[in-house]
Amino acid sequence: MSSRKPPSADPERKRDATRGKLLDRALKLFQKRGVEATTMRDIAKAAGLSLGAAYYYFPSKEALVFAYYEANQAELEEVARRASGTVRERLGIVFHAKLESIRPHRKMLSSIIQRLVDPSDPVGPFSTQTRAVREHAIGLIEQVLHASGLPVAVLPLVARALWLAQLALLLVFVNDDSPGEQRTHGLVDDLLDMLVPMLPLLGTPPGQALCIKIVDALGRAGIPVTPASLVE
Amino acid sequence: MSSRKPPSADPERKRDATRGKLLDRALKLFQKRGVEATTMRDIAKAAGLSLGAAYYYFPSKEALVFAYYEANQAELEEVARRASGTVRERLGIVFHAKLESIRPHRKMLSSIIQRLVDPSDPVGPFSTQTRAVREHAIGLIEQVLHASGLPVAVLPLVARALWLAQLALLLVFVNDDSPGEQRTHGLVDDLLDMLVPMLPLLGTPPGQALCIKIVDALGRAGIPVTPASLVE
DNA sequence: GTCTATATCCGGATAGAC
DNA sequence: GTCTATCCGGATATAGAC
Repeated sequence: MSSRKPPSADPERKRDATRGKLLDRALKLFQKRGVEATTMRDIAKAAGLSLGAAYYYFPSKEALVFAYYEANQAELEEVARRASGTVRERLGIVFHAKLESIRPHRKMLSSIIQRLVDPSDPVGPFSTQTRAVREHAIGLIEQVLHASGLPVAVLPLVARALWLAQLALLLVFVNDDSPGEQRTHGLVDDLLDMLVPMLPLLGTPPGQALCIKIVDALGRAGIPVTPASLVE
Repeated sequence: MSSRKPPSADPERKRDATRGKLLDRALKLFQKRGVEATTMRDIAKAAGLSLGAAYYYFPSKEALVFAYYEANQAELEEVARRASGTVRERLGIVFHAKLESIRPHRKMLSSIIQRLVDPSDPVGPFSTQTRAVREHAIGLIEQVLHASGLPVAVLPLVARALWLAQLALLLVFVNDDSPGEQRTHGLVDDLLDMLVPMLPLLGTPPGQALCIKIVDALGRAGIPVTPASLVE
């Protein structure tokens, strides 16, 4: 046990530092010029690395974008976990926080959203590589809804519906040129004010029956609405 | 008036023929190998042209995709115009026909449908470049709904909502591997059987009030729900 | 294991000659 | 209108420094 294992700490930190620097510079460039216009050569140069070294850490430009998404989702969950209040309030916090977390990177968001929905993946209508991140996002919403008193059977469907709504809101957000993106934030509140009061309707017998019909139809179409909140 | 204007007919036909051949070969290749994997060099060679000549007719690969959209939409409108029956039946005809019209090109569409959610992607359904085609498609649905007896004020909103539903159905369709894509066709009927009976609710005072609230909220968010059926 | 440097391939897009 | 030549950038591969 002379010098074999102990020195492992330092190189590992350096590795992470280099990786982090690369990601940081890439995001700055993405932000300034857009993803498309930023070249891997630019990124490598900005981080003081060679092109080959950059590819050593990130196998593609998209990998850099994807790394950002994971970091962003982690950051969001931190915020959301601390949310408290009514269901309406907590949903508001989650939705607004999502928008705010991506605000500095609106320009590159389109490339990120694009990778969320990749049906060309052999495994299913949605890609496996982004499945974890997506399920996390859905799980976050489902978790908040647990306090709504809705029957457990309808929660997965409602959570997925709200996630889709959030996706739509992101689309609006990246195209929002109003100051502070207030238009989209306003839309979030308008939407929640409309939807949340209607949620109890889904708890009634006819509401539940409707949900079951929808889940059945989706199931027959090959889109399972899993009770999957295996997150956290 | 010796030989200036008259001979214009022949060159023009040749131009169209070359253009058509290029588009035809491009679609065949898109279908066989996907859009991404098909190169402009492949397309040019398949049409017996040089790369530069291909770019003379179509300024980009995307332009070829646009041309397909337009041809497809035109074909669909022809079918839809002849539809008759109840609102439910006519919507069914339009939706099923849409699916059938893209059936031969499912592979091609699945290769680009991942760009669906990207508002900045010129090929996507939300871009300004595809606006004309999009408004036509929405107008088609709105036209059918006119026979529903719904107040005119809510029609544009409902038509747009149904168009979004149709978009989702396309997503399911291109990934449908059931024989004859029966799963998706079944989903179309399930969906319409659920939604159409609910439409009269939107004609009631509270239903109209809800619609107006939604349209207002969207308007404030910069998404005008125009009464736009300025098509036909 | 980390990184540089460089050469190469590929494909979208363009310029300019004919 | 058509071609050839070329640019540009993403991606890969490799040889070798440390």
